[in-house]
Amino acid sequence: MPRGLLAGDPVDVAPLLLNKLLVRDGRVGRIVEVEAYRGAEDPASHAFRGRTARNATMFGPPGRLYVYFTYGMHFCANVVCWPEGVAGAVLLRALAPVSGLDAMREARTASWRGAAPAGGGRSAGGRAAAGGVPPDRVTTAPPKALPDRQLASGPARLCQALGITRELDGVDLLTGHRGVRLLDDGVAPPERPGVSGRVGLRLAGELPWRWWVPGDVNVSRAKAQVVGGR
DNA sequence: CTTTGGATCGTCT
DNA sequence: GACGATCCAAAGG
Repeated sequence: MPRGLLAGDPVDVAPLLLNKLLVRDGRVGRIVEVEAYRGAEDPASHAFRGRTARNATMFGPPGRLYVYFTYGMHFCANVVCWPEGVAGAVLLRALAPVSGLDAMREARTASWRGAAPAGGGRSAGGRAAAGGVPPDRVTTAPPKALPDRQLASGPARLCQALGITRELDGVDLLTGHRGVRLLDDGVAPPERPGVSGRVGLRLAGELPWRWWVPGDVNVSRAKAQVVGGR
């Protein structure tokens, strides 16, 4: 993974990251879905309105990991692009698990055991105990183990599976510090990746800046997959 | 199968 | 004070 490659426009870099490996300690996943965010030129980018404490990493050198926290409970991971001083990034949206599947599953299901029944709060859905549910209900494992295809098939899921939190914001993905690394094992990106608009955006969602590996079962939101052209 | 609503809190207005 | 680059389960067809 030459750093110079990552210094380019996120729209150019993003599809090139398909089929690269993301490594976190013993856990390895192959990148199968990405989105580009073009900083100051992109209304949907966290950096559109300039530098803040939260998005500072996006303004740093390329090849670093930008991690943000959202929806009060989820983390998402990006590869920083463009030269230092210019904000831009590629959001990693899905991985195909390669190794360390047990650790990924454990990380993804730990909240079932960890979730203590909240005192007064009631909840209709989710894993918190609803009123009247016995305590042992939340201390047991989920009814079924998560299928492999759901371990890292989403931007927040992959962070949970690999244990990526805001503590890892800013680490260099090319040197492997803190156990996080981007690796090229020789598998080329798809010649003809799937392309669509980005997911979950209020602004600029129609721009075709989402790419995935065609046919991969780990890609999120399969229904949104529409390959342009022929 | 699709749709809907709740969870939950850091960040910026 | 409002709102997410989301996920999950329950409800509805």
